Amino acid sequence: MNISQAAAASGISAKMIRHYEAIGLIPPAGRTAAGYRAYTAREVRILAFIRRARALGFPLPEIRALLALWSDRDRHSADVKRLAVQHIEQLEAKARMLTELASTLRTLADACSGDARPDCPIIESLVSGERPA
Amino acid sequence: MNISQAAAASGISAKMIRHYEAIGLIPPAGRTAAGYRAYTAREVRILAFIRRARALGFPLPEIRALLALWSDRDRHSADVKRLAVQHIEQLEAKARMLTELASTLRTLADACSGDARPDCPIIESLVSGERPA
DNA sequence: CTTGACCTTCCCATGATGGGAAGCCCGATC
DNA sequence: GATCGGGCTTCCCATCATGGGAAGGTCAAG
Repeated sequence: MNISQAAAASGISAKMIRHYEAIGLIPPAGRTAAGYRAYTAREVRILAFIRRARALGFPLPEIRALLALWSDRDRHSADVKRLAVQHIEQLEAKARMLTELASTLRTLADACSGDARPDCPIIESLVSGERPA
Repeated sequence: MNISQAAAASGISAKMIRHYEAIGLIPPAGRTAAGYRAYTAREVRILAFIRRARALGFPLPEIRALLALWSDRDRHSADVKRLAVQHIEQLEAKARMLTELASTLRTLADACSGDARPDCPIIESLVSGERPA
């Protein structure tokens, strides 16, 4: 299977497949006589695994660990769970931060008349650092 | 005022002040005879404005627009509000996405025994793409 | 045997930030 | 007035994950 077929089958772009190989996330693919990368169904499964982990928001370093756990027959599910829970906490922390920002800004926007006049609590807050009352 | 003093006064690192100048977010600072950048209180106020906008999660392109609106005496508060509301929606959309990811992953993690056995719904879901029942 | 689609590697860009090197400058101390 | 520590300058590189594009080799169909 050529790289573009592996890309279509796995949902990872050819560009990224090469990149993952370059950074050692996946082992180097076999090559045809002409130097084309050749992929097996097994390798496509690995790529799809990576795609699903990315879709769950795992960064590549953590995916590296997940791949290692996947291929480790003697893994402890506790190790996988710990990784996942840690990641969940990071996702939730980021979400909370964004929600807080949005709510702060929403308060400012609600106080802004949004008409043709120049006076605007949003700008004023950025200028002074104070929240309007 | 030297760049490090402007940095301390504005809360923006000297590194970033130079960067903002390089990308044209702020006009080039004046220079002393020796070539050192010199900052006035006015420029520090601009930098603090940028810092506060960043703290609210505005990306630099939007901050560019906010700076233009700030210095525009004939601005319409509606323009500021539109920018802010658009940004709020982006923040909320991102937050929703992260929350969803966390909740999906939480379901998987809850189903994982987290002990010494290798069986793990998290890994299985990444392998098959199916959520365990 | 040409043509078009594919493959290869290599470089560059994103967005915001930081690290670090090489070299110049300023002020204070001896 | 020489020296030294710290601050300033520019320039390059790194992050994280991804994509764009160029230059050149290869394959398959007409």
